[in-house]
Amino acid sequence: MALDRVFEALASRPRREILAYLSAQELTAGEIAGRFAMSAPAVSRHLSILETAGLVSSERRGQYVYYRLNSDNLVNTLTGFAFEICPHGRPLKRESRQLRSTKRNA
Amino acid sequence: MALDRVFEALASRPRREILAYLSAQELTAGEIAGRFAMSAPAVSRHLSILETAGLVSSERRGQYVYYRLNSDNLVNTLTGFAFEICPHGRPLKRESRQLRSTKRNA
DNA sequence: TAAGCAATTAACGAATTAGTTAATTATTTA
DNA sequence: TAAATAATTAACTAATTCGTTAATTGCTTA
Repeated sequence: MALDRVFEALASRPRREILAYLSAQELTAGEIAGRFAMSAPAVSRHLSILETAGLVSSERRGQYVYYRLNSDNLVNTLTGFAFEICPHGRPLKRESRQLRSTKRNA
Repeated sequence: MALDRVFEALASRPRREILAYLSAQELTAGEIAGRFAMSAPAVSRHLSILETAGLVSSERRGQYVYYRLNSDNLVNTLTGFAFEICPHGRPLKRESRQLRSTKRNA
């Protein structure tokens, strides 16, 4: 099930940090690894888990492998799940209104 | 960190199923356990993890312990995280618009 | 082609998770 | 008070996760 892999992927602080890094720009595996204390192979495993979950995509360009965030999938999965669990949630609607009001900040 | 506990709690299919059960109505620990193949102590541990994460609340009434969903916390945490990672996400805004259009279904 | 850098895969060990059954605590009621 | 039911905690085991270092693969360039 896709949800299983997404939530498993998100259940790790370093993996969530990787997503945050990638939200600003695409980065190579090495650039990502450079931001963590752990070894490059460990980061590579985290990237693989994120990619299997569909949260990031990778593309090799020459010697480097670039990673970028699949923000559509992340957002759709999380809001879809929240809505499934709480279809009548007032908080979600409040949040939605806030989001609507922040029209063009990107 | 609160996020850690929330995402760890959500990284388990039985725990997500418990949340779905509780989205419809509050239930006793025994009623919840009755819907799973696993033992009551195992379900009790899952409930404890969900409660520590702030996703459910419990209240003892006589012999029984009733559990209910903290939908505010679930929804706010997930949408807050999604927005933090993807502040410019079009998908979230689309979802928000959909939610706004489903005015009073609860 | 050989050397060098980037990245992943392989092999392994420590720590955590998820389940089990047995024991304990809390409450009700005969 | 004693027995019965609901729920949790304790103690334990099997399986998984997360990190390490070593080896391998892919690409570039001297």
